[in-house]
Amino acid sequence: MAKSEDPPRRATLKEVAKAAGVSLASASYAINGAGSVGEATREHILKVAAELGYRPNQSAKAMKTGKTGAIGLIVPDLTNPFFPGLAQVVIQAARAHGYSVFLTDTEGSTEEEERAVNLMIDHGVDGVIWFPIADDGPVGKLIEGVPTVVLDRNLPGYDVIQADYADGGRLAAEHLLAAGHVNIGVISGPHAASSARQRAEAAISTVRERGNLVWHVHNAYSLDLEPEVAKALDSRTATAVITGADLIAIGAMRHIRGLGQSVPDDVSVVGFDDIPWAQLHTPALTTIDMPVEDMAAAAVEALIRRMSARGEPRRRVVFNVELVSRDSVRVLT
Amino acid sequence: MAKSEDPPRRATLKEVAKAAGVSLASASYAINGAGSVGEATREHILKVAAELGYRPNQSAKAMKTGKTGAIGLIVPDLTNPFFPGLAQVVIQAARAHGYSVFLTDTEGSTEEEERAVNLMIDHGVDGVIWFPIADDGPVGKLIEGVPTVVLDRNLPGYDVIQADYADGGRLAAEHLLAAGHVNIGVISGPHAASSARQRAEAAISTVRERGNLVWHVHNAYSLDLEPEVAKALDSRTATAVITGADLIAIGAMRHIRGLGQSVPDDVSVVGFDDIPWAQLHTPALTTIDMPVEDMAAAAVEALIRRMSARGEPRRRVVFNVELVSRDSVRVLT
DNA sequence: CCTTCTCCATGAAAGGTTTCACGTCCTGGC
DNA sequence: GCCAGGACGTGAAACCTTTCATGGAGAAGG
Repeated sequence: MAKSEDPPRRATLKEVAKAAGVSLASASYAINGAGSVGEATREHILKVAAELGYRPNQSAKAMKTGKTGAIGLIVPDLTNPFFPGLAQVVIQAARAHGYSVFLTDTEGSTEEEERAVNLMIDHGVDGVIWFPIADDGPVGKLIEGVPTVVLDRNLPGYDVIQADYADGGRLAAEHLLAAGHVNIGVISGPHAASSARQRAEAAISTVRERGNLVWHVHNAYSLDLEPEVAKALDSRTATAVITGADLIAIGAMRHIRGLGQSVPDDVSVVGFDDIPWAQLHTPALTTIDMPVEDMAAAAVEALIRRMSARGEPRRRVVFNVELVSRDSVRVLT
Repeated sequence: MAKSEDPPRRATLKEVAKAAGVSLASASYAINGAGSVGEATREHILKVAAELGYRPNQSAKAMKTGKTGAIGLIVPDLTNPFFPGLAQVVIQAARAHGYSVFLTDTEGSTEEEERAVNLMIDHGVDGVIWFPIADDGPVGKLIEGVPTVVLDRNLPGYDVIQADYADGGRLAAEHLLAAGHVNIGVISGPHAASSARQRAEAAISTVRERGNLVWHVHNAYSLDLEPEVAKALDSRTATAVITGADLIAIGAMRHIRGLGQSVPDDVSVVGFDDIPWAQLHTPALTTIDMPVEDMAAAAVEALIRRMSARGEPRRRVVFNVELVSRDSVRVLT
């Protein structure tokens, strides 16, 4: 620290009141703009407070009011490029409403998720925005009592913000079919996530209608492919692959290239999410764009609403997705 | 919310004490493992507390002790892929020590930075880890009074965690020179950041010794290139480019490709930071690796130390960097 | 001139915890 | 059998704020 004088004590409201020659109550009212204080007095108090560099002690305030002015944001994995953009918007939107955000990263484990939630509740957040790892996290019950909005999963009882995953899956499949692909493989996200299942199911049923589903495997939301996924790719039976996430798509493209094949010449790939990497990748990835920023902002809005009106019926907001066509899909002639 | 019964009130310590038939003081001691409580009583109290689902009210605790158990992490821009990894490690390390972290993203503006810091101080963080945008942020004085460790910049008076930027710049330049490049351009990061200057200066002086510095321009830490940078690249006078960050390098490679040139055949590029994208990019980017995770962990360690021993002399830790050679540099024969 | 408001201002309680200072009881030493 | 001292427990203050209930003074109306 710059100075070693240990306690650069902050002025307390009592001190402000004394310095201003008014009562504690008046000082409080003046500073919070509540209660009834004469115009002149208020200004005087404010001036004195400013001089003393008064900063309200949030802990004390929180204790009285029960509101901490903090919200929690729980995401699975910050290094998944899907999340930073989300977090950024949440943080900004929250700040615009005067809230700070506790961010926590659960690193893909349900126990971490539970610990994270507990820590947050203990620290006294006013509300939580939660992007769950799986549908059945033990956390469902834990969050009881704290206003919560859930992203991505349609957890019963919570306010929910989602994208139209089924439509995304369908779009991806149709795009491939329209390009003349017949033998299509699907690498979907983890079984445990309903959003991943929805993407996959819609894609699969669309493929089945007019094409041929050659395989369907699962992979974590990661660049690294699991053995069964690698094996599926190794079989070279599909001319096109639908993936449950851009990260998986990129991992798959790497693997395909490792096989000596080319994307999109030999195999076409479509992703999901439209993370920033998607367009930077070579070839640029055709993918399903979700309006993450809008969703994040909506989550904050929903949380703010919920925090002030706890009784309201839950809401579920579903955002539209759209296919963005780039270079990873080959049109068969 | 799952239930609409408004207040699922949490048990208070007083209630625990009463239910256990002991005094408030004993209950407090038992739960905090301090003071003197008989083994039997302690266990009994703990049991009762568990039954009642007692969770200490952190606001009250914070008010008494002055410690909130929260730390703040201030980074410039979460969407810059350099930061999520850093944040993740900080969050984890902090949690391992029982701290929650307020994360805030200053979006590159110094005013935001100031607001963010104020909000954090008001919320009562016990300490702050700060990755400043510029050397002259107005924040230098603001943080006074809150234990703070600064990342990346050597701000006087603070505990500092850095990487050996000068060495990185030198390494990059030497790598290029060793590969036979002579006409070398430098795109460094923003003027305002001393770390960017150090990288550039070392690179430039090394280039000057044994090669030819054809131009030197600046760019924000972003994929988007500023006009003067584009102009420099357009001049096609350099066979190799040293950049102040991987993000800039990727932006530059895009631009170079747009010129109809190839990386590395026509122009070699070296980055700085070794962000996750670097190895995914085609061509994979040769860059300077900083041990971000270690630095993040060190920052938390340093902060913890500082929070418990405010008087200690400041420390500055400098991490070594190393060049990781990939495919974006051509060896001239 | 007196009553009745309204407007300002204040004292004091409350909120949940930690911790100091003190008291009681039992143990062990002589 | 007494006393010193340790172990265990307790009451109460303090932390800083919000907010309720109350009081006084001045203005307006009769």
